[in-house]
Amino acid sequence: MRMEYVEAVLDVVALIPAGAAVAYGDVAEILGSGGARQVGSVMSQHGSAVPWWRVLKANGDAPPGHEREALALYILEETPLLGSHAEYLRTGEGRWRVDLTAARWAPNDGEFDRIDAVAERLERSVRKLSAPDDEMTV
DNA sequence: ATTCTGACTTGCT
DNA sequence: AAGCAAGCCAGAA
Repeated sequence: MRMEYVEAVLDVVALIPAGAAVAYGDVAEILGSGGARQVGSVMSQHGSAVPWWRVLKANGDAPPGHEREALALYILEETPLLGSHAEYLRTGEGRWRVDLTAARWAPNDGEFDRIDAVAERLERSVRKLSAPDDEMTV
């Protein structure tokens, strides 16, 4: 994974406000580069310093392997939840997920500008590295 | 070039 | 609601 991509992903995630959340695929779409799996890979390897719990699966399931910790944070941030999260916290039983329909981050103007800046920076760094030897030529 | 592996998604039982 | 199959994108072997 290119460093610029990793940084772009982390920069975007850092912008997500408490109580809100987005899917892996949303981040990829915002950046206009890569896919959900790439974003997941970045979060897996470099996500510890940013609000990683605010990036999750498209159906609202928390990041695999961190359900417990993520749930505590969702409750703390009052992120909209569905299912038996209270029971899950007590007994470890029960299924739950983030109500992504209600929680999905809707960037305001200021946030949008910063997202845009990150996406543009990434886009430029990608172009810069593609000029010389181009495959597919011939 | 081919194959395998993922903090992924979507569509279909 | 829960599994499964396929599609998807990139890096690694």
